[in-house]
Amino acid sequence: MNFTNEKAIFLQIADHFFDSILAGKWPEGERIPSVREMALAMEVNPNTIMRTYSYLQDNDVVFNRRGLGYFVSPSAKERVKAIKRNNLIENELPKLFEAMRLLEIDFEELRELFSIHHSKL
Amino acid sequence: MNFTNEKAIFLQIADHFFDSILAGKWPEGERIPSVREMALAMEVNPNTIMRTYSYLQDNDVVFNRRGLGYFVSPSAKERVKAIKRNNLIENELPKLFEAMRLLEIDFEELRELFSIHHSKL
Amino acid sequence: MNFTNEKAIFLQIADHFFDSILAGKWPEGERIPSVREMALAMEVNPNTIMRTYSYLQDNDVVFNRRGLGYFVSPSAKERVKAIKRNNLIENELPKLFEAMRLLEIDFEELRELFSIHHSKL
Amino acid sequence: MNFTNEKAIFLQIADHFFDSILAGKWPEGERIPSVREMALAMEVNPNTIMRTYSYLQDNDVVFNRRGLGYFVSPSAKERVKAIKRNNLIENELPKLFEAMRLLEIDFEELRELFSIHHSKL
DNA sequence: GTGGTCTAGACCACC
DNA sequence: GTGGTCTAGACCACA
Repeated sequence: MNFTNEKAIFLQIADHFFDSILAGKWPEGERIPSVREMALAMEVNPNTIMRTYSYLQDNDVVFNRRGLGYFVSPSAKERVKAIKRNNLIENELPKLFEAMRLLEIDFEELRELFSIHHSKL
Repeated sequence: MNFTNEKAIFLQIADHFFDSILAGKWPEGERIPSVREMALAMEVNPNTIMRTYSYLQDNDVVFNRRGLGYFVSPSAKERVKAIKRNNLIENELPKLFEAMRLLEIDFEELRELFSIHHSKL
Repeated sequence: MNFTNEKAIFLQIADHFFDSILAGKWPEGERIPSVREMALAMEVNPNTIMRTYSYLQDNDVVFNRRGLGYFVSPSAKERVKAIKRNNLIENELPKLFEAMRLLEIDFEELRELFSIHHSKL
Repeated sequence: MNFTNEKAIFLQIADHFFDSILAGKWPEGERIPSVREMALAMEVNPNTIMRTYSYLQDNDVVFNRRGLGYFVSPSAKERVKAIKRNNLIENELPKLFEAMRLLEIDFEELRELFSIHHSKL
């Protein structure tokens, strides 16, 4: 996997999980790869994965059973959706709208850009 | 001024300048505060302001006259607008649209949030 | 059975035995379930039960007869009581009293909490 | 400093801070030692201190200012008191009272042990 | 096998 | 100087 330098690797891996969960991979209750397996797969130090998993656990997206591994939380998908959705609405959209106002971009222009984006998919 | 820990302080101050310039404060050619004044006002280390000013200069938003200080560039406003607009369209909007797709937020909902945002102003 | 992650599972199961013995279930001399039965009942790896039983044996609460199984020791109840009582007085109470001092909880308040606890039973 | 093996070192150091804050050292707003200083003082790896400080920050007992260090939160003392007090009343005391019941220790005996503890100070 | 903690030492951005 | 992240490698308790 390729990582940016703009964001901590352990967070990029966490985002990777968030996205996978949102996309419907990882059914609830499923065991995620062990710390060591993941470290090998991502070509990253086990400590870094450990940090990702702790972070996911703090956010109630996975839980841990002693000696067995980490498992996707029930309702993980809803949790992720809620976290991201909330962040979008509370933080990112207000910034966007404010920027649009200052840059004199109106909503019609946004609609066009939106169409262009989707036609590329 | 209050700073977040998520972004470098010198960049937060630069954004502050960008916004002020966009908002029409700072007529072209006007002298901006000296590094020391600004550092005092922002309760920040002068090195940090120095970094902000260098950054603004790199982006042709201010220019420097030895011994006199920093001055707002002619067409600074247009420069800022172009920089921000480009960044918005190339980087931020595609991310936003992708996030909307995953979170199942459609364009109608975005329009509503947009209205709510503007009714609060 | 539900386990917490804060304490080793084999110790949680051991505590379960301690409590049952104190509460008067498990007459002295009675055979306790086989390792396999217990593992099934607790939904736990047999190794884990094995560890519990060894631990109980080390504390003279059960004894083992080859080929027959594990049996509750004579005077198991008194043993458990002594172990727990000693642990309480030597380790837990001093910690509690020290915590009370720092948190400015006096003995009167403790008495009230004690009453509340018992009124709930 | 001497550490137990029963509990993670980074948590023992965190407890050390909790206790110091409760005891009234560390006025609010005061800067705590830098990660490196603390690591030297405690004869421990800087990473370990880093973990302690992150933990304290997660619990709103300290906050961080970029490049300057960690500072005791306003109301840190009340936060610590509330955390510990709540934990005592909700978790530890019920366990204690239940143990007392099973071990047939009555409240008078507790009072005696309490007196003995305090006469030792 | 699993996770969890720790050390040693490096590199980075930022103040 | 400050914190923050990462690697490499070790050791431990637990299932």
